[in-house]
Amino acid sequence: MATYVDDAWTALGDPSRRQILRRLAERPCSVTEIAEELPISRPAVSQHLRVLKEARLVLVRPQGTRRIYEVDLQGLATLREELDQFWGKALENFKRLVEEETEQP
Amino acid sequence: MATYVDDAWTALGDPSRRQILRRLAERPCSVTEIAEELPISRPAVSQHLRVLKEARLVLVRPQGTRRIYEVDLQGLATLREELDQFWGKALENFKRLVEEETEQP
DNA sequence: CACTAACGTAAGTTACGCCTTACGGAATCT
DNA sequence: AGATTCCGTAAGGCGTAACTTACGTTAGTG
Repeated sequence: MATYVDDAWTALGDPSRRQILRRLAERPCSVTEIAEELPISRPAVSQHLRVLKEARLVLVRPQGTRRIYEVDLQGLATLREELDQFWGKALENFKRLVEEETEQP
Repeated sequence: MATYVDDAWTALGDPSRRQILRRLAERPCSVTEIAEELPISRPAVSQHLRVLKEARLVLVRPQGTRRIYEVDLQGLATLREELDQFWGKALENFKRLVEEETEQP
């Protein structure tokens, strides 16, 4: 089962996209603003934002001729929940394994 | 500042590595065991495990001629904390922004 | 109505990541 | 000691993701 959360993990695999998302977490801003603070061109940022948008990690809010991007809190929450669940399961299985070993050495 | 957590995000960017990690979360197992359940060769799995190990997401435990891999709970916890902090900051900044807008429309 | 600013997309190049096959080392068994 | 199993690494091929430049579109501005 491939959910859109999977796309989020793939999207966050790129350092530039992580940087962009960290930037947007501070405050929403336009494409040009982001590109000015990164060592890549503006179209490159635009492409990254498209990937992040498809992964439900950012939202767009047109404002005049500019497009203000911001973090998609809902998508981010879903990602966090998935990691939490995974963490819980890993810890649970680890404890179970330890118990089995102490019973049968 | 590039921490080893950054490597974890990069490592989890690959679908095969996410699959391997999910597999190891169920229970620790050897390289061959993992490869048998994946559509890739054993050396490929070995390379993925190396990346996961460098990212502090898995641990190795030599056992005879076999090498048992398991989830690195400590590294995974660190990753979870980072995501939690990021989530908290994003939510905080969002709230702050809403307040500023309600004050000055 | 030009003119500009901001942006998305197309086309093309390039670098890198993933995978394979081949080889060699280490531990176990007979 | 020889054979076998399990594994890591090297070398190379190959697809694709990330970037650039170029162009077209849309919304403000004088």
